[in-house]
Amino acid sequence: MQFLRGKIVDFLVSLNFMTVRTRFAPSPTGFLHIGGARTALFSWAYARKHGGSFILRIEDTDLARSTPEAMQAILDGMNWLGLNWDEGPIYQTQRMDRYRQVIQKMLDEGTAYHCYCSKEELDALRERQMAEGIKPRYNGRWRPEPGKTLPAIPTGIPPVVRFKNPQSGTVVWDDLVKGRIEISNEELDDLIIARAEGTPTYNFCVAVDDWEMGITQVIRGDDHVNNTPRQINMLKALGATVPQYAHLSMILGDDGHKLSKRHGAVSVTQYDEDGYLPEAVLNYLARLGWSHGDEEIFSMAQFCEWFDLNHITSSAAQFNTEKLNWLNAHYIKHAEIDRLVSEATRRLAALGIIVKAQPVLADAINLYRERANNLNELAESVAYFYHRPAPDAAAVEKHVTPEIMPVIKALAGQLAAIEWTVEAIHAAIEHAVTSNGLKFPQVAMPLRVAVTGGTQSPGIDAVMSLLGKDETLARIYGLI
RNA sequence: GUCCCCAUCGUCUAGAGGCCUAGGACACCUCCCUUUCACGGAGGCGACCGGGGUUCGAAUCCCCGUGGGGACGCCA
Repeated sequence: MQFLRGKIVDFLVSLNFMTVRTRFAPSPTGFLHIGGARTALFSWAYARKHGGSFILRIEDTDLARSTPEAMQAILDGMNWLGLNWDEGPIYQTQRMDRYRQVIQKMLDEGTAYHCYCSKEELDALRERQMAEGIKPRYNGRWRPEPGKTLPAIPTGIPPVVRFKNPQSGTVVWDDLVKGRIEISNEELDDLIIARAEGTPTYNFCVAVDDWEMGITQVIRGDDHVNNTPRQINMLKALGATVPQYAHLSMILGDDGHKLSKRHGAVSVTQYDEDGYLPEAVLNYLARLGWSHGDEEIFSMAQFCEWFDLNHITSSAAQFNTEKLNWLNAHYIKHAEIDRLVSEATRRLAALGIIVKAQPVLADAINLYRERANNLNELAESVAYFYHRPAPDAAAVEKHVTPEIMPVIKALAGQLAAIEWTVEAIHAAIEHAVTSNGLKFPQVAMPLRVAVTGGTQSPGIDAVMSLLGKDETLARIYGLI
């Protein structure tokens, strides 16, 4: 069934009966986290795939909680990921006049009404209903009905405006991800669309905006499933076209729990700081809840071409840092060298290490790019080329033994005399190994400790060659 | 409590009634490569939540359980 629905949508779109317009509508009350980023990504990809428009709308009607910093953080996140929008950002706070007009119109037409219940009354009502085990809902006290006498309007109390939700029947929509969803109007109540001080509320603004911005597919988190019937009812009351809805399941943290401030809900820009390439994060996110057969690694261009709503999973997905790391390592291996150089330079500077002209950073990176999981690791691993390391004590103890000292001393003397190439260095080490009846690591390891400070590195001959003869010998003599 | 949603290896997933002895990827294990660590290569371990139906045939469709999640604001 769902397959069929998807096909019908694709068909209509292909015939240009529908020009796709999607939106991403964050509220600027915090940074752009991984869940929001995926919602934005899918919405963006859908528009790109169908040659439509992707709109960025800022839902900032909660004046108290919206901040310019959060706004900037969201923009930074979108930009880092490269999710470009065609229209916006459109701020809801700048559309207040329009919302007021619509509210007045609804009041005039009788699809909305004033309610004079106080917050205290409402709280008490809710508590009572919860205690009785029924769903907390507005009791319709001020809802006008034919033949009904309303209470006397109290003086000095500014009223809220409520939407007059249908009391019977059901709201049905064919969710592009979850299939048909049907909710009885009896489950709904008359929601507040304008606060006592006059500002409009979320569900109302969303309905008006989705309508007036001509949104064709609302792609959003499935925590909005419960808002959908309310929005559809308002849309119908306004005589608006109801868009299609696609509700994405949530992303769980690495531990299987809901993402929260304590559980992995960090800004996407934190991934930049942590050394991830945006294309790795994007590729990972794309694969979280969506698939194209067995494809795992693909570009955003490829993703936009393949993306469809009927291959989205309807179940929640657990975030897996290991797999993200694997993708990141992949993209580091295949990145342009210039890009890695600038990333490493920036990250080394943050460590207080200034990159010198020699050794050439690009060469150092090429030695390490296949073994780095992230850009910070990559930067740290080449740091010793520019900053003489303090050899690891345990490594010295283990590998720089009294027995091997004479061999290393003799080798150092020979190294001083050779032409400084990988091959010549290798030959010198090999000679020290064979002429003393040793195994290669017995000679290579002390050198590695002296030169890199640790026990793990690429081929020691290549490392020494790149480091340069003088510095290499200085480090060896520093240890023996 | 009420309503809604969800359920395939540890994790992300393929799966559109017969291509399923359930495929791929991450992780893990073994071996190979090797100059340490990685990379790479070859193998391996490992799943259809339970119970009923429908059907010649069910991971797939239906029902009931169970488990998980979400929503119930003058927040968004």
